[in-house]
Amino acid sequence: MPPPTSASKTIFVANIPYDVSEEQLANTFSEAGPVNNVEIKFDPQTGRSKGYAFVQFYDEATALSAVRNLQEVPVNGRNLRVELSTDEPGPRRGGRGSRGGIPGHPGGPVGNAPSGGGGGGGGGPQGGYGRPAEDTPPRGYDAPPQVNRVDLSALPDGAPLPHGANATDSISKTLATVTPGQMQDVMASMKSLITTNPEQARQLLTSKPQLAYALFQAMLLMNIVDPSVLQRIQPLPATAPPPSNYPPPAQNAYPSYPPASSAPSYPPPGGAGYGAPPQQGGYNAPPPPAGYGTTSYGAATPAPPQPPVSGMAALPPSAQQALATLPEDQQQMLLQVLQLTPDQINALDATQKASIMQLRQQFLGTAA
DNA sequence: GTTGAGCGTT
Repeated sequence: MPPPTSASKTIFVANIPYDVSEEQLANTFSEAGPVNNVEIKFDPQTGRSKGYAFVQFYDEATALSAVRNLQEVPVNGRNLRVELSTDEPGPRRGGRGSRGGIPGHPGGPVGNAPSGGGGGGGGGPQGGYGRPAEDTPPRGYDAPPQVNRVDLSALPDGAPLPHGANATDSISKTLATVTPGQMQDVMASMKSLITTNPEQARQLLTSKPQLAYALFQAMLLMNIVDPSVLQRIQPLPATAPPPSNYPPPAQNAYPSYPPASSAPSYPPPGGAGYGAPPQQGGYNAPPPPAGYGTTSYGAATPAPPQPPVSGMAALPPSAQQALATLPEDQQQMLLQVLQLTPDQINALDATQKASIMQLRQQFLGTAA
């Protein structure tokens, strides 16, 4: 590796017409050499281009060359003004020993996606040419990608279910046999895969919906996500019916909350979307079950000694059996949930209600 | 019209 030069690989481009896209700029400037990243700056209020941009190359020489050669090139009728960039955007990227005091945070890709504001004529500038800044230009096909590749083909599609069992049920039970430590490991691996290789992570999750389901449920258990998140993924039918008798690799065997729609689903249609703020406060909601908070999760602190479970006997034998296979802290939690009175349940918001109903359905065989 | 943000710290 050559010593990192802290000189600017980035040029400042001004006088850009409002309707020019980052792709167009990248295309223009690739005449000087491979372009690493282009960021047109937008006014977050209006969504309109501010008329200037930063174009990053892979090396300083190319940047200089661009400044020399692409000065005043006309783009959509205006002449660009091109200079080496002076100021850098804070603790963003590789300024080794240069200004910004703070060492780089693990910040993700530079997201610039001002939502589709002004309809500048013909193909708005939005869309993001940007990709995570890398240090080396793209090579030919023989260059191995610098991401974690995982062999997905090694994974089984799924195991057959016992007769009479349904998928969600089995997933929950399987999950219950996983120790908190294991669960944390899996979460960490998944997070790593997602950050280093999002595309493959997506493939994995869509091809193994049972995994997606299990991970989500695990996140609920670990209090990593709030149940209200479900609302934002897909509204859950009021009486979540545990679907399907088969493991889910096939499309129609999806468990209930991974969206079963065939179209890629994105955030729910706007409009009323913001009208339903997550009811985190839950004034009359019971406190979250202890033992699975992120702070204590998997740590050396075992669940604080709690009074012996008294309500166990109130459950049907089948439920007792199922509970008996669980670690103690989970038993406590489930018991709390299963023993909520109808009044208490009614006090919850719709999503929480739905989750609890589902748990009850699984363990008690009845939602009410 | 001309130099870059901000849901957050292993």
